[in-house]
Amino acid sequence: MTTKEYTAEQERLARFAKAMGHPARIAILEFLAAQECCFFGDIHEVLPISKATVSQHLSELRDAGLIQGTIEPPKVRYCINRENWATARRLFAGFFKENNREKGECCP
Amino acid sequence: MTTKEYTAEQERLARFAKAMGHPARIAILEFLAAQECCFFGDIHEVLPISKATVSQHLSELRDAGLIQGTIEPPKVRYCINRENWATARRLFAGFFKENNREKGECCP
DNA sequence: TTTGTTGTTCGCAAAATAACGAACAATTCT
DNA sequence: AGAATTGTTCGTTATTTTGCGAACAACAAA
Repeated sequence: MTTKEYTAEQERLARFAKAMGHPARIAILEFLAAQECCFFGDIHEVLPISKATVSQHLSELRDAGLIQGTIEPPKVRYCINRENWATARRLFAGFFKENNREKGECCP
Repeated sequence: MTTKEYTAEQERLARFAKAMGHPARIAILEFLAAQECCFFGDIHEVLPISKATVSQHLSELRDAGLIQGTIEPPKVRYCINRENWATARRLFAGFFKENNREKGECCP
């Protein structure tokens, strides 16, 4: 009861989900996914929060691996991290897969 | 820049994602999705955390609408909330849909 | 060199999360 | 009535999250 840990997949899925657990970060990801990529300023323009806060949200998304940023003086270009994005999609799809549920409503 | 809010869909998706943002809650959801439903004790048995903490995680999943619990003295039966579960699946699927991205790697 | 532009980082504060043991509530069993 | 079983709730502690303004850093332009 003390050392039962979680599987690596559960940890990874939770990590991605956590990163997506704020409307601002959802908005950022949608924006980036649609634009392929863009600059910090473009993202900030679209959000109702200060640039400091935007920067923090971007950091969290980067730490979670969902996006990546490259300095392009004097700007910073952000893009979706396609590789991890695909991993996330796969994990979520698997999670919501039509389940091994049988007939009845509830177990006896 | 001050009153730009998030869309209802973004808020809902973020709400679901946030609820899924912890490995224990992922484990609970996977367990319930596989079993159709079961008692509190069955869930607690599978997790490496105290019953008080399990109860809290279950509350959060219930508040997010992903599960539902019914008292069945002296036990409590928990099930996936199929309706909201389907909504979540739809929202996540839409989110990860193959994107409106065109040719090039990055915008100019 | 001075000025601008563009983002990040640094405090800081308030709120939310995560976790636990102990106490409590509800119901069944003896 | 008294004991046992099953979860929830309470009180507490530690950590994380969210948010902002102000200060800072890096480079381009004047």
